[in-house]
Amino acid sequence: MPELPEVVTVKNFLKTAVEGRKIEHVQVNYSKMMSALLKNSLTGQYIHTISSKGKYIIFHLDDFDLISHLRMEGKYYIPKSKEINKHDHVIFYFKDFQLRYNDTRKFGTFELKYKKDTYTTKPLSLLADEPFDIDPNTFYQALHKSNRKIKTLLLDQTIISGIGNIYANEILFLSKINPNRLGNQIKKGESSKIIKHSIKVLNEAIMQGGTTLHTFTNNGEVGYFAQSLLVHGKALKPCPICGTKIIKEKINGRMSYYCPVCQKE
DNA sequence: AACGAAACCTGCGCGC
DNA sequence: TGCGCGCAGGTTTCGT
Repeated sequence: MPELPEVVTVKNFLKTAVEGRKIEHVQVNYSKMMSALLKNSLTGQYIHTISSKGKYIIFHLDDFDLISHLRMEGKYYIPKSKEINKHDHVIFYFKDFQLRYNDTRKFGTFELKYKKDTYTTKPLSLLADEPFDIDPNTFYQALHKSNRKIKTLLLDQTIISGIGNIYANEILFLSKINPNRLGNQIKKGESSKIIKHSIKVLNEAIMQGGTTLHTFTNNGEVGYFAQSLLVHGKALKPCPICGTKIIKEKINGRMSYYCPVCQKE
């Protein structure tokens, strides 16, 4: 599922739903999802605030921080009935309602940290800044010293965080940069363009509640950014700028979509 | 250092 | 109707 806009959408929902609430207890239906030790540590903890960085959601508790990553299909929702749905793997019980974690592919992860370790140990210690607050020079230097493809670099969360496959395709299109170009071929001005368009695309997607392509929902609701996508998933369709057929090509195992004319090599 | 492939899982759409 | 294949918003690990 989610990239930064979807994660922010989920975070905003969680803030209104469970901030200030006390976790009475937690039920785990799929043991690989959350260890018994982790589950037991959550009992009685208050959720003070919820934040996010990149694609991670962080529940700030009394004694710990709970780090949640939704990977491809993780979602949170407040059930309207007691009926357990397929793939409800973790249930957080509050005084008068439940919060469910549902994940079709079971890829999502939970990690519990003592507060002093949250940002100094993996995974968050390795995470680069988001496009909103990344230092442009640091970003340019990271690209400049690499001979990996720019598409691959945008997906590397230790270089810039929050961008996934959909938005990487959109950002490169708006920046008029071919996904196969190497990091060390990217000019300073182009690197600035990437940051500028990243901020623009991510903000617009956040305003529309994220992108729902297959199964992403937030508390059961879809996002509407899919209608704004320019190239992602548009193989053989005309480029919205020049009309050339959009190319679909696998780069480092991920499907890339781009216009061969607007995004020259 | 960097790439491809596989692994972790399930479900959907497609061609036959 | 069923089967096999490829594909999906992510990340880690392993072999080359």
